[in-house]
Amino acid sequence: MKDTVASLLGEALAKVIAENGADFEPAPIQIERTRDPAHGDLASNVALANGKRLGMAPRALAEALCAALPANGAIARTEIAGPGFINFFLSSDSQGDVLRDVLRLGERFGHNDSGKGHKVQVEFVSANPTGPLHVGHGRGAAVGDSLARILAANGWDVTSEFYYNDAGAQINNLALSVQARCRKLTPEDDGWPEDGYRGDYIVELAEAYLAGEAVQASDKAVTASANADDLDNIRDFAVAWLRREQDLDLKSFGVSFDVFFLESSLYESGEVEAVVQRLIENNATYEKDGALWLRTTDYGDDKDRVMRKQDGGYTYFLPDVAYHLNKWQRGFERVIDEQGADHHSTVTRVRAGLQALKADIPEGWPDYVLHQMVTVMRDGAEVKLSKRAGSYLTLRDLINEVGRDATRYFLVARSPNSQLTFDIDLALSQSNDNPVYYIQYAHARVCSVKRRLGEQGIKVDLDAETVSLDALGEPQEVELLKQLARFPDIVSRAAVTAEPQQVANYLRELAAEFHAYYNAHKVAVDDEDLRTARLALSEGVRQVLANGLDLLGVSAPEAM
RNA sequence: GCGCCCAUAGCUCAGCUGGAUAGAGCAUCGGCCUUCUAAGCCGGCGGUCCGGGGUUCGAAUCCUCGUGGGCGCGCCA
Repeated sequence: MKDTVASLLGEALAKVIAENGADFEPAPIQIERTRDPAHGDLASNVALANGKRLGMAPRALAEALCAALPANGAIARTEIAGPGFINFFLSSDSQGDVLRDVLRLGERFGHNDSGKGHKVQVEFVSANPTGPLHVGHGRGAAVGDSLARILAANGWDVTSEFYYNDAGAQINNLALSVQARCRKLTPEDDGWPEDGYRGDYIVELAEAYLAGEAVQASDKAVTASANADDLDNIRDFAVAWLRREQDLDLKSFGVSFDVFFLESSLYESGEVEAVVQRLIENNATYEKDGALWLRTTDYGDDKDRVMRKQDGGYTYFLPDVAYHLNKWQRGFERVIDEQGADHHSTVTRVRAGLQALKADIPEGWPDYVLHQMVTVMRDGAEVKLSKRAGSYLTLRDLINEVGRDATRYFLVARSPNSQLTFDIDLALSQSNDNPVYYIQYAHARVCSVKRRLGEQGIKVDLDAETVSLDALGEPQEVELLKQLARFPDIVSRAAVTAEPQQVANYLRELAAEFHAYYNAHKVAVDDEDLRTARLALSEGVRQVLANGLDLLGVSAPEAM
């Protein structure tokens, strides 16, 4: 509808420009939905934006444009308002068409094919298997998974990926910690590894190992030899065991991955070494102090970075560059890396490394979505997370306490750029102040109405093409239709800007309008035409709520 | 010191990419359940949109300089 009005207005503008003998490239036509119904359904600022260049007062130009506007059945009338806005009042038929679209398209309403099946990868969580997932990982999981769902709804071919390191110093540290525990040591004892891990899970891990357990994770299977001297076996077992724990948490969170990618595979395949050679050949490196440096300052970094250490090992960012080259070579037109903001310095470095490869990778590639810290509140006080003591609130604890839906909603409903306070008491409260129940309740209410009507033998499955919507005329009904019409824009914009919180905010507004409508007007009235029309509207709201909640990975219950 | 993020009602946050009179919830005060789910609705109170400049017909929104808070500045990952 917006597009239709925009093109009509474009025609009118071209005509007026020609009539005035002017010749310039007009400012792009902007059409927006109005906030105030008194301003019509759609409004445009073209007259304000172009008045000066045409030498016309904005209101005069607006009048000329309205006169030059081609006739169209969808537009009932236009008005000129304020400093020169053109307000469009749409015909009731064209508003009802939106509802027909919802009913006809069902769970596909709001989806589009702007991604054209092109490949996009969303990498998120990517936690190294050295401990349980915590709340920060939860934020990454909620945001990343929603992004993947939103991109898929926009017609992209989405791959969700989890990258981790199953070798290296931290994993070795993990293995040594488990080994120490197998030998009955505790973190307080002298023989405990320096900077060893000390959570309760180390105890569980050691017990499972000594019991000779067989572990099956989504991407690994290992059987413990129960031999406390076999560090290699302990390492493999510990990684598989923790990966399995992560799998369980992610599954209960409704999050799944298409690919688990191992950092070690980049060494085994020679891709890391190839990247080093290529950077040297491109004269992007130099030797200093016995180390090999990359000139990242050539690409906006504030200092050059060591890529090969004095001891001959590589720093972490080299496999990162190799990993991203690998992504590029897999044909991902768009890559979104979702990470904690404490890793933000990696952004410049990885992009610099990719540019230095001279592999025709676009400068701003890949995209990053960095989420800020999460603090958890309970009983009005912050829940302190102490990694050193090994005591911290895990994602599993949170899901067990407040449930999957509330946890996901709260973690995805804020801009990732803002710090997030997760209030456990709020997430648990079953009331108005808890948006997730508020939205789900609106959905359940419609289901309840349909159930009741069905019990009375009234037909509740409506035909999108033939159902009569003429009886809809209450201001709240018109507002709800307009609200439904926004959903496709929201889905589209959420994908372009990589902001899943837009879906969450929209759903809250839609639910609020529906609750108000529900309290003011009854669906199950005797007048059949009115009842059917209101049922159709309610069903449309239910469908959009369900579609939106699905994009957030939150369930849409039929009863509460 | 340098870089990134944030700042809107007492509190938690929206504000649809620069539009018309800045909006919700909580808290507080007052109403609505013999009628489709009160996990709901209606109304009252509540604002220096952190501050100063600038761009613009128009700024909470863009630019700039500050202030305050968070995070990061390893040959750790």
